[in-house]
Amino acid sequence: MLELAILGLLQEAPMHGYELRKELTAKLGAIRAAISYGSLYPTLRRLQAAGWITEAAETPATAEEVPALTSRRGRVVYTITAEGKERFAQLIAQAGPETYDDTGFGVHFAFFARTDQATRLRILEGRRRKIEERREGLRDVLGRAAERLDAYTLELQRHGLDACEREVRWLEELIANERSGRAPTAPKPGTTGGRGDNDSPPTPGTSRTERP
Amino acid sequence: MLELAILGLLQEAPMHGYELRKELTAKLGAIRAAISYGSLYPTLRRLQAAGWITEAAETPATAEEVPALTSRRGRVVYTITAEGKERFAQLIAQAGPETYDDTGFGVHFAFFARTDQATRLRILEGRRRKIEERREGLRDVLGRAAERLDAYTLELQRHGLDACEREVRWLEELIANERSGRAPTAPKPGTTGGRGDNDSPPTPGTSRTERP
DNA sequence: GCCGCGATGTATCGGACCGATACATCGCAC
DNA sequence: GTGCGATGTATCGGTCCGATACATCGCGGC
Repeated sequence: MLELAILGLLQEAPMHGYELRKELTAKLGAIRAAISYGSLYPTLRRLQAAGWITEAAETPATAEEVPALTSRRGRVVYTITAEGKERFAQLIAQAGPETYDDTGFGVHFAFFARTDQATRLRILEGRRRKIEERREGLRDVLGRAAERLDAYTLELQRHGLDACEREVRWLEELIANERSGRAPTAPKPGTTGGRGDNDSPPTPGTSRTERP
Repeated sequence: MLELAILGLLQEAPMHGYELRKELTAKLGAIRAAISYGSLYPTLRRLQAAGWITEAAETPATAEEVPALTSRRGRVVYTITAEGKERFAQLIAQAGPETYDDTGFGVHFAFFARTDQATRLRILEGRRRKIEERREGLRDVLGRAAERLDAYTLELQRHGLDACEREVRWLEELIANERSGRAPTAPKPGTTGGRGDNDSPPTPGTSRTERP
């Protein structure tokens, strides 16, 4: 997963490790905590050994330009190679079981802007299926094994079940949007048609989550 | 985390590995997928080496004969020891940073029935603080770095933000319940009467399953 | 009778990832 | 001039996962 994320980020710009971690945190902040350097640096080395990225020490020697406010010393800048871009495309397109778990799906989703529509649809539907299965499992436990469990455990399951139902609804909206060829997130009023006031339109354009 | 979960489950009954995994999955299904045997068995061995649990092979008493050519590998039943119970209590009470991440909090919460009220409150508040921080981070990204990110990434952040806000509200309810000395799953009971102080966990009798 | 087959059951191995830690430079406040 | 927090690179031990292997048991089908 880290490999995919690094390859994806380096396609936007070459970066050094520290920066990569910050961008990673910003992009994936919704699904996981900060990436550990204990994962980042070994992965970078692995990617470099495989030829997906190249390492270049920053040398501003010839430039007499004014150094920016931020000093640059001893940083190692990583750049993605052509093979790396190929690898990224391959990782994005091929969906294994890990594509649909929480982290895997999150990383894939974060790079949907670089993913073709058919793959996006496939991943969204696979994720929905997986969440539906988890939801059924929780319903089973809450229904069949409720008396074996204490009140706190049950409350935990209920909260998890609620989150599942919510995510399925979210995925449904995204899938509908994909099928209709629209971008995610509600197109703001004025861009599409003259709907001055959108409360709950029949078209799944407004992807705001509303609570029942 | 696995250590805590195993110790907690074995306090309810002695179990063998396969059973342990099933119970673990039932109890923690809301927060994580099934436990891998690649984690379970090494952890069991570690716990046994430390003396927290004991292992007893299920061998038929009539097997004083020469072991058959196909040496039957019986089930291995694990039982928690007195030291193990002590260890569990210690792990439950002491809260490190990992107590408040998704998995750690889930495991602690799942054993709230074996946790005293002060600790429950401390953990709930710690978790709330952590989620609030994550929420602020997401709001920052959505506010300040929105133009740097594509629509899909933004949608992911919004979904994450929504989940954070929802969890904070959930935690608020649980905290309020704890302070009032009630069991979880806030009902609107007429039973506000005599609250006998109980050092043991609140009687989890009211386990209605209705969605608010 | 017996054969496959899914559930039960124990176990290992390589790899991904994390948390703690170490170390070094820079800008800035005091 | 010194402390301190941000920047920056890097390693190590440990936890946990996914794949894999192998053995037994009950049961339905032929």
